[in-house]
Amino acid sequence: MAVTDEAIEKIKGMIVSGALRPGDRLPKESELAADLGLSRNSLREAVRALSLIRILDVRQGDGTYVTSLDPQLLLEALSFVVDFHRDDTVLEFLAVRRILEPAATAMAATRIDEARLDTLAAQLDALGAAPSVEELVASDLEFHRGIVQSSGNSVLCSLLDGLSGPTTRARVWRGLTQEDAVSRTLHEHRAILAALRDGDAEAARSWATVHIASVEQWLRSTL
Amino acid sequence: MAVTDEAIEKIKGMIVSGALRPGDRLPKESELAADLGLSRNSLREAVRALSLIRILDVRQGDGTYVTSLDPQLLLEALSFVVDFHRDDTVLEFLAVRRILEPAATAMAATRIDEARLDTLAAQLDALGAAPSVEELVASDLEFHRGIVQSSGNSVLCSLLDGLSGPTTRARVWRGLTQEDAVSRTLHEHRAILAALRDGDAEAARSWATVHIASVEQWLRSTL
DNA sequence: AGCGCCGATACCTCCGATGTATCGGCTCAT
DNA sequence: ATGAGCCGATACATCGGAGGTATCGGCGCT
Repeated sequence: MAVTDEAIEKIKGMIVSGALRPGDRLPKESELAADLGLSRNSLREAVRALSLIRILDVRQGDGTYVTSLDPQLLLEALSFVVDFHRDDTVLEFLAVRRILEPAATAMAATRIDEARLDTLAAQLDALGAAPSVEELVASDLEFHRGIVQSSGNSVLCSLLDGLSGPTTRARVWRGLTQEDAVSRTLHEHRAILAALRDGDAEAARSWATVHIASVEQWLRSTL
Repeated sequence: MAVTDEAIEKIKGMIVSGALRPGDRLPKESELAADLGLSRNSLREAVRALSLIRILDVRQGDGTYVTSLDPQLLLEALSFVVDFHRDDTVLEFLAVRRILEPAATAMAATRIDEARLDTLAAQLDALGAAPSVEELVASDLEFHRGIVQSSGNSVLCSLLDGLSGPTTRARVWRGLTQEDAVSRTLHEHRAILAALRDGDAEAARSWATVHIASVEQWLRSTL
């Protein structure tokens, strides 16, 4: 195994074992390189790799730190990976989202608070009746993100965040080519919000399923 | 933005735009570095980072290639990320798995073929009635992986693969501390297999839910 | 035709030097 | 005494070059 890969494993080990805790600062490059028995250049490759997936946070002139290791932060790297997939596998990502999103919405139904509900409602109101496609998609992302955050599961939340990226493109295409997509989306959002306000988990789940399935169905018929 | 980060973005761009396709070979280090306007050292950091998340595959003495970009390959990086999480968030990972696995099992029920069913059955038979905890957990992983592969969704499959890692530890602890866990697991596996053979998606889903929920419940009561 | 040697190629690792951003203490004016 | 601003120490950023090693493919031998 290459020295850089060893270094990655060792740094990972130091974090997993608890020798390095979230927020801790690593020894400076030259010291750490000496400790691990490699050159600064090779160590930098390891640090850069870990920094790409948000394990480490390097700040020039300051030092290198272990991130908070929040699931949210780490799974953020997922969206980077997902970016590499285009049309061919977008259906598979969408299918996974179709499984997770309704479940998350149902979970949110029993624990969402008034403040969040009001925020979501205000958000939908602010959008108006005839938004542009871009506005709608942005609002759509925010709406679902707000709900999923109320599921109380940060892993679930980050995962859906990552999966939403590729399907966003699909939604844009859809908005551009399907006339009633806008009004239908607005209607479905209202329905989901109403179900959440009622604390009706099953209704919320069903509306979320319908919401995603309609995108999926359109996409399937298009490709 | 740092030159290395720019390089990462540029390489990513070349792949996403189609200028570089899966399996393609990149220009050699020195040329690519010159093209992108940075030093070989800095370029190497970018390449190493992309290689960690399986976007690139570097082979000493040969060259650097774009990987197949299979969802399976890319999501493999997920397990690396997941490794950084310990007890505190394992419940959240398990909760997500509890959502996905039953859905995947249900999907498999309608499309699994005879050969796969026979393989799974043989696998369960080979385990015997009183396996060691390690054997059981290994068999458990294989069993579920085999089923999820039959769901026909490689993204779903990889995701569950990644999520299974952290929960594996939990299963080991459980096997060590809970007497009837072994026999119960074996029984549940048989039930899932029977449901799959019947093509009964709902029964398969339910058994899978029960299967995971029992681990989750035990874990919740322990922490 | 098949096997093995060998050189070209490309990545691997390291070193040392210079550039640059950040932080914290110190100075000076208010 | 207090605050702003200067400035040096620190640590990461970037670079170019040198020597090492693994791989591939052509060439010659059997």
